[in-house]
Amino acid sequence: MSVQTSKPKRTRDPESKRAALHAAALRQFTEKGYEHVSIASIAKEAGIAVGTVYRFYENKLFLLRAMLESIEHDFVQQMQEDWARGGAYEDRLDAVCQGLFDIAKDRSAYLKLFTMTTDLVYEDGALPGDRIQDQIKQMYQEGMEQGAFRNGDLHMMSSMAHGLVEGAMMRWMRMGHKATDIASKDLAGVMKYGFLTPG
Amino acid sequence: MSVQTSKPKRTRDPESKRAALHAAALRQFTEKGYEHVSIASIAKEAGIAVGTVYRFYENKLFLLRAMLESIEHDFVQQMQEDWARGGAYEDRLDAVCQGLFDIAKDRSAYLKLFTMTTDLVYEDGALPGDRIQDQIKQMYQEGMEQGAFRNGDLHMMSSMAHGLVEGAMMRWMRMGHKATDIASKDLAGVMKYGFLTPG
Amino acid sequence: MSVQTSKPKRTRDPESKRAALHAAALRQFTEKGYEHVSIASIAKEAGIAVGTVYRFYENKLFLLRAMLESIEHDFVQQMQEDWARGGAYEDRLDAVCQGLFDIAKDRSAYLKLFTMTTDLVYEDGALPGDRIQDQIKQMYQEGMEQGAFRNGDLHMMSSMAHGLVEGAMMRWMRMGHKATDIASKDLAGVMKYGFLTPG
Amino acid sequence: MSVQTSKPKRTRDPESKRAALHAAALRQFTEKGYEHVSIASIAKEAGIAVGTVYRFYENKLFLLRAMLESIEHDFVQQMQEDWARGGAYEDRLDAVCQGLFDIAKDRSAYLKLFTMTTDLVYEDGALPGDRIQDQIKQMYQEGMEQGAFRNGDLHMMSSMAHGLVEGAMMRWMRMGHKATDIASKDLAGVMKYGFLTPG
DNA sequence: GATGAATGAGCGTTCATTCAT
DNA sequence: TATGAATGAACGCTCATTCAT
Repeated sequence: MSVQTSKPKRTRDPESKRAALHAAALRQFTEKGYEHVSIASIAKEAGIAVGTVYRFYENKLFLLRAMLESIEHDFVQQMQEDWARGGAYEDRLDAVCQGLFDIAKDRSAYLKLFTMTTDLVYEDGALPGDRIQDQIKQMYQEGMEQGAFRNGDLHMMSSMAHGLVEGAMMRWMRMGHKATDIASKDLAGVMKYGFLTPG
Repeated sequence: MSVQTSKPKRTRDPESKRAALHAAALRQFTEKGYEHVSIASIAKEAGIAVGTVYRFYENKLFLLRAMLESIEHDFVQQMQEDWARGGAYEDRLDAVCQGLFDIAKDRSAYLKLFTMTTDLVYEDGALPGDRIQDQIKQMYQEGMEQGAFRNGDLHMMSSMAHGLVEGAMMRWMRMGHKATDIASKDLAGVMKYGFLTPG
Repeated sequence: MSVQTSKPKRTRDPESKRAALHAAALRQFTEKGYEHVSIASIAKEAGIAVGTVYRFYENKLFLLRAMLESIEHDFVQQMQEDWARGGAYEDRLDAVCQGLFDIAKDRSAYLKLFTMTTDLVYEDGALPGDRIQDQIKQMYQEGMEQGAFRNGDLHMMSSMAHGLVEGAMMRWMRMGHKATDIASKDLAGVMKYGFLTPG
Repeated sequence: MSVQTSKPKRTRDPESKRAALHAAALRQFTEKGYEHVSIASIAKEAGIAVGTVYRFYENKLFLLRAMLESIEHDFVQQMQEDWARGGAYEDRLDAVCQGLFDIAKDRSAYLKLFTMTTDLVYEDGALPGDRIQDQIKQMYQEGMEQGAFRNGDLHMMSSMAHGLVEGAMMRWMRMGHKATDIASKDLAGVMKYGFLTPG
């Protein structure tokens, strides 16, 4: 007697489901913290069933990892690209800092999650941040070999450089993601004075 | 309406209990992470009853807070003392960095816990690290007013300085708490180049 | 970050589970009192897992409420039906008293629970028994307007009538649920003398 | 150097301590319900130590019992006195009802507790209210033997009479303990119609 | 006698994971 | 493939009771 229309089923294809899953998990992880978010609650917000989450990720930790690796990968890739363009090391630092904040802006929620997460997470035992620091280390090594970067223990120098980046990003986040350009310049400035050899 | 019974009755002095509690909590928190440690397990290792934990701390979070505040307080106090001795800013930076690593060495397990904990914890809404950064901010401001520190947004500069310290300490911990003096010098070196005005 | 495992997997239809849950809860609540019954113990007797209880009821109190509301609802409905049949008020009282004891007999375990429970329970702040008393109040009001019931403060009269019913039922329960007809007649007798206008 | 005065120690003699204990227990039991009040909380309000509570009462249940027995005893004693004065049964009912509400008014907090408590409590297995009902039973029996009270099963009649009293008192309490005289008259009125033989 | 720190069984509730449908 | 009901171990926390002081 009435016309039956199929209920609109959102998120039919797997990739849209995965996207919804990521969006929901990201929102809840950053708001409440990983441990205080349940799979059921994520699934509900994503509009999928609990069991379906386990089609995408082996368990809750793998879901977190996927998100952290995603942002960390973007940071590393961006640094590589910016660094690879070559030019004066001073300019490279400008470019790299700029690139980092571009990613930060694009993916600020992921960045938030990233800074909230310090427990051991990756399968190889690496901690979040290690990939970024490794990239910094490679660049520092190259720069040091060229005489452009100050000498010192490579690990310590790159760890401090990494800390400097984190400090700048923490501040930028607390400012409400405003003035990305200025933050980038500030970071690059201290980087140059602190790590480049004068002249 | 149910009748309950109890059994033995250890009695040591409260401070030795509190110390045992801290030691057990510290060990387990740093090893497994706050969320994965149960009060029962801490109490067991400390040789006290579960209920006794709650005589010392209102709840599990307060126990964590006490430990974090303790180390953070020590860092801040040490910085104040070293800074207050006066002298050239360059020398002050040396002293402060040295002092920080002295605390780090004395209390390396607490430091580990400190770096593992990023969730919001204090009652006033402050995050772990905020008190340290505030102290850095005060010192930076003074130095900037005296023309000894580079100009820039006070918040951003102190946040980056804070990051630099954290980076150095993370590296030092990964090195197995070795070469405290060298680490301190490395940190002070980058600090001077990065934040002090030349001349 | 902990991995959990589960074991067997019973599967019966939800309604048989709910019935088993009610039966177990009813038995234990009446035997030991609400506060002295644990969810674990109910679940065990009902042959379901602890967590499954929480699929049916939000928490322990909601489980109790469901049982109390169920019996209270039956009492009220029965009274409404019997009263609505009309006829002489004397006959209506007979019918209502008879109906109440019919319910009491059918659901004597629930009645027991009902009489054991006096703390505030319903979401709207009502106490168990309030719905029954409200129904009595409505009937009394109608009867008083028709000149069939003695005048007096409506609230007080219906509260006393309610007490009378409770008194009769308490006695009937203590007698072992025997002689339902006689108990009903006794109650109706006192009701008539006490509340109906003579002639 | 300073003058030492002994801290004012309140509640020195045992009876004032017991009184403070009763007052605190009464207040908390009626406000939160027996099960939701802790001995520690009562002791604190009473200004005594937890252990001291156990000097007065063997356990928490005995404390509750003492309070219930106290009010129940007063009710029973008052009824006996009023009934023993003799006179017409109609007048005796007036006197008894009046006496009951006098007690209720004097000890309304205890009455509240009394009506909140239905679990089995006394050592002999009696329930709260049983002593009152027994007294009613005795009076009813005497009245029935004298032909003044309606015939019927003694237990049932006295249980209903008891219920009537409870109903009236519940209403009176909900009214805020106002109009004690009127409540008493209302109760006596229904009592007479319902239980006395006419003429 | 009075104290209150200490005890630990016991509670209500959560939630990662599984698997029958 | 997707679902979500079911599981039960595990948790943080409470509190009646005891007993050394």
